[in-house]
Amino acid sequence: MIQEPVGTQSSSKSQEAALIAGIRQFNRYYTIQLGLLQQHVFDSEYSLTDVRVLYEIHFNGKTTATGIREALLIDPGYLSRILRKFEKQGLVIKHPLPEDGRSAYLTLTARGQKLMQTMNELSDNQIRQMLENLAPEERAKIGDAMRLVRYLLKAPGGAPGLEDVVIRHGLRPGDLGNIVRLHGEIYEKEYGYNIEFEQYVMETITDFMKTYDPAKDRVWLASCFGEMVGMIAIIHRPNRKAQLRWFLLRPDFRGIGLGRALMDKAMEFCRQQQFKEVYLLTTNQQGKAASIYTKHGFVKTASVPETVWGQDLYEERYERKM
Amino acid sequence: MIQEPVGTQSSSKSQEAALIAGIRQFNRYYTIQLGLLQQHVFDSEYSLTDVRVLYEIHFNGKTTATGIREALLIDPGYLSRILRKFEKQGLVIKHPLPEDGRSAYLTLTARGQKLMQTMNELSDNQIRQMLENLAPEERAKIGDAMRLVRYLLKAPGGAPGLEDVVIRHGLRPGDLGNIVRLHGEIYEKEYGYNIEFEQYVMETITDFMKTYDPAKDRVWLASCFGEMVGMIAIIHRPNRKAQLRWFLLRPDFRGIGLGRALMDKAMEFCRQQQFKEVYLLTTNQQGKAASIYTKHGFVKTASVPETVWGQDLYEERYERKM
DNA sequence: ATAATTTAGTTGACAAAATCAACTAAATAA
DNA sequence: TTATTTAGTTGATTTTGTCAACTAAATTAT
Repeated sequence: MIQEPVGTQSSSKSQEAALIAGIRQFNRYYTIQLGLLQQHVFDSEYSLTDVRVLYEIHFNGKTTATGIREALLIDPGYLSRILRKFEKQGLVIKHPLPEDGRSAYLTLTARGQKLMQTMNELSDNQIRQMLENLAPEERAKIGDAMRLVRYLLKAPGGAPGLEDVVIRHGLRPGDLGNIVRLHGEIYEKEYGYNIEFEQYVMETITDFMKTYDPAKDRVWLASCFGEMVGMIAIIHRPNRKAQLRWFLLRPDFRGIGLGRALMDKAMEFCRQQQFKEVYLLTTNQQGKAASIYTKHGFVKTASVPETVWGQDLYEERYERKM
Repeated sequence: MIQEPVGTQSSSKSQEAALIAGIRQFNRYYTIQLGLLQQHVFDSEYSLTDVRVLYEIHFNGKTTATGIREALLIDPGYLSRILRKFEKQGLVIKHPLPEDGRSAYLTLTARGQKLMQTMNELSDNQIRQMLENLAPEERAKIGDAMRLVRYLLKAPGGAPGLEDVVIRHGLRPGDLGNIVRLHGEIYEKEYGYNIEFEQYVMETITDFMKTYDPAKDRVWLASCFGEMVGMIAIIHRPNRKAQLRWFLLRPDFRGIGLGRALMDKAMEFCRQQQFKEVYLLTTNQQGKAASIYTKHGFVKTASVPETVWGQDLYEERYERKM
């Protein structure tokens, strides 16, 4: 157990060494786990290279030999022979290209597709077996962790988009703390606010919970890879008014339409509830958010100078008629 | 983007399919990333199997051929030849066993160790290259994610122990929310408390923050794989007394000595601060925690029946003279 | 338009990696 | 003492992968 007092940190060099050692340990373990070091895949008559070639044809629809060669970085002569074997076995068909007499598209025959399907099922079963002793939430954690790794390593197509984000509403145990945490972390990073701000957010949530009515109030939470990445809330107020609060996106999830998606949900809810007016309070520091507000029909109605969190700023009020 | 209203869930079957597809996607990406599909490791004259054998000898200290064969699942004849090659190249030495004339311990020569070191450096560099475009916190996330996967898949030696846990004290932005979250999640899971309990925890923290004095109060946070897994706090009270609060461990981190480690830190702090008495408030529901309290010299001094969080229970007070 | 060059893929010769079965010698069990 | 098992070796062979020389179509240069 490492004792790491606040402010102190082990040297970044030894930190890096530990990280690398951890990754290598993972690699060793995981490659064995996957059976990647066996030469015959799933005890079939096909080698790993065979299967990779088949998979490439299956996955890429129409490819030429060169396409496979470039994707898998294998010797053209070797590939040529593999393809001839597949052709002989009735797994693959060559369709000569009209525009290039040297090349041919490759497609799987029905038999090839069936083989591919069997392989896929075996692969799925292998993974299922790997997961079988895990609780559902542990499985979810593994899935999230792998997606996160792939995304961070900039896997092709791995960048998180709106399609990776899950939005839900309603409050479950753990949500309140998570909302507070995200505010604390983001505002520290972006504006240098200290822990007093997080404390303030906690108080606003405590206030909110005292009058929380699931029928009239709603909190939406957006998460990705199991991490909370954004939120928005609508709170009913007297005289058919409502307040928009806790609109926040993690910086790396801005610009993908998530803010708009959250705001749309909030506004739709306001219409359903037949609120006449929605208002929100912010500061001039949150400049970028302001443009989202105005884009969604909010108008600045007040701007009052104030000193909070050790910062001189203007508290602003935005309103929107529904 | 998936809309997942509270209470509704996509079928567990399609959920599983998505999880498996995600894992396979990770596997495909990661095997390429690692260059596992190349036959010669790091453009050296050694094959992947060669390197695995070398690594096994290096890592396991003293092994016999059978030990390697069983660990790597390779043909004994093949291994025999590989070992002879290594011996001829002066990488490995056989030390005949006195107690068994058939076998021999295998050790690396200085040259073999040097080769191993070079390989390790190349492997480290490969990983370093993989990480080079990442921010420090992203690197940490990858390390955490991989350790989590390994742990969840029950990798040998992957179960988290006290040595995987980092304890720090002091409050940073994000901590307050995290403390609240963990309380909300654990108490829901273990005792079925609803979100009102989380709200209550938030209020206790708000109260605490109003009088928080880093010199007299202290909060310790334990985390593992980047996740908060436990905590404890000492709060100064009038008359040289102190209150112990928020002593909580994630269930999967109990029984490894973490509770004791946290309690030790708390008690040591109390001695340093020269508090005369430490007390804590709990309920009879938290039975297991009680035994930790008594083990650390706390004595039950009060037990009052109460109805909170929709539960009939006894509020208990424990005290310890310092 | 023709020649030179490049590209896509094939083939032969080989080397390396891995497997299988038959074997030896030491250790253990009957 | 004999039979059986275990640890490791060796020979024969297959599978897998590499390299270089080749053909034919496509592209570029002259």
